[in-house]
Amino acid sequence: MPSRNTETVVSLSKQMKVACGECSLNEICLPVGIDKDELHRLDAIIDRKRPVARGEHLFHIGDRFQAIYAVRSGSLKTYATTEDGHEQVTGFHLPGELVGLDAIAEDCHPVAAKALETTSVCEIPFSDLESLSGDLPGLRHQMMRIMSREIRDDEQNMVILGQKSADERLAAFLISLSNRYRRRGFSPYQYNLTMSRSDIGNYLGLALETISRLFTRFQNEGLIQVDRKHIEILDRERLCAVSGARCANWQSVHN
Amino acid sequence: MPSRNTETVVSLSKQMKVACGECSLNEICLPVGIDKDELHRLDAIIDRKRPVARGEHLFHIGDRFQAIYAVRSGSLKTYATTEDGHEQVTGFHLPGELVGLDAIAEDCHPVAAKALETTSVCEIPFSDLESLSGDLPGLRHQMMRIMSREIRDDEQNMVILGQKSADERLAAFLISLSNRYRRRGFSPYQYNLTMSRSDIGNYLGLALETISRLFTRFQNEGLIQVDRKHIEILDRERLCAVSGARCANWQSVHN
DNA sequence: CGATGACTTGACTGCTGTCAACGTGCGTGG
DNA sequence: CCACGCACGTTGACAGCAGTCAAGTCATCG
Repeated sequence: MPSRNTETVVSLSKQMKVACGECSLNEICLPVGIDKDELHRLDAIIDRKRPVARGEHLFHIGDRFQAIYAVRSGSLKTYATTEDGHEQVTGFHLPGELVGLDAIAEDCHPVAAKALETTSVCEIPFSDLESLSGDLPGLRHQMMRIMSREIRDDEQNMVILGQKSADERLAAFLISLSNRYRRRGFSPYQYNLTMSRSDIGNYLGLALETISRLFTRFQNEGLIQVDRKHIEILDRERLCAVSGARCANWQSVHN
Repeated sequence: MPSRNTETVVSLSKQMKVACGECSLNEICLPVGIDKDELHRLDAIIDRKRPVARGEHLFHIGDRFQAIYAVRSGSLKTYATTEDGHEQVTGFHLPGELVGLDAIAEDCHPVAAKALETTSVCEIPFSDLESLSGDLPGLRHQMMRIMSREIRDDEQNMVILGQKSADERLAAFLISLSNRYRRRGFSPYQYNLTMSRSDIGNYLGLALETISRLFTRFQNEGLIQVDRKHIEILDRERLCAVSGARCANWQSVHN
């Protein structure tokens, strides 16, 4: 059945080559604020790569910086390593988010990016992006906004790592994920964790055993329902209260 | 003596109005990578304000975002507050560094900036900066680099807060300051802390008592000499080793 | 000279890390 | 289909680092 094969290829290709204008993420991704009739210029420089399998790297620490990446589907973690080989997770990245922005300054990647599940990304060559941003004020502004938000979120993380207790950290993390999923049209009340307990603990500056214990305790307290990777938030109000943050109003980290 | 008065005013005014081309910081500040003959265009939008006294704010949390600021002399701290009123110091800022970059995304300041000593800054209205960066590719690139470096440094801070012990944190902090002073032409072996023990502890996620104890211990171990605000680094090698970072080669955080 | 704020030092407590054993689900291969 | 191995996750016991509380010292300034 040659026609069927061809169709499959076309369909895959179509799926992979969704232009920004048709992408469901264009309300939260790079194209925000760019005129419809100029969007094709951004499209033209973007390379839609084949999906990255779970466990594979998008780039490694020290890799030459050439492009930033927008997550299209799936999820990634970025992590740095200390000289004694330890790993520090610096972030988890959901569809619509950009990775690699920390590499611009030194022209090489200070962190690695690893797929937590099958993940597809848009590759945006930085030199092209930079020259294009000379022509498109909207693109310039959006780049600034995205980088600024990243700085703000990192400051927020400093607050969490600097003075929150273990409970507060995990609660804040769960609420933050909830908000980010909601922003993408998914339920804010239940989602699947794509990262391991160990990754969460590492990210939050806690031992993985602590994460495990807290999941159990939060469940006993009726805050959440945990089943392996699946999280259901039963009492969002109270979970917010535990996190010690002003997030009851749906506005929060990573909104 | 009217003439003397006038002279004083002129001299102060001259001091305050140093153009970027004559500023000793132009190798590390915003003008990096901008053509000499285009620098006047940047100069034109910059407002050199009167100095901010110790303890005064440059901006408060929630203030409308209108400009970013470059520190010309003195130093600042930026801090966020949690809803229970606690303060989290998010950074210390030395001459040549930009503050306010985290406010672009939401159009309001998520942190406050307070002078640690008498401090003068250059105010750079953001809308002007943004439109000017449409004309000057060099300015665009430098803005990206500066924001990228801020993101990278914040990631580095996550590593410190996430998995370093108290000793390692303080050692890394002292080395980082040393590197930053060196970059500005000051001695990397001795400098004055412009912030309190409490600020340092808060920034590093430690109690101020812990900072105090560590200063004493580092001194007993012959790593540093402390006299009130004055720090002398006696054994840089070993201090680096304590920090657990690859910083013996003078390259490091905040280079 | 006293008041004030910043810093130091000590005693004690407790949160969270570490170590260790055990349980559970999933994929692989027989 | 089942057995096995392995990675991941859970739970318990214990210990240590750093926080908290409290008292005391020191410098600076009015």
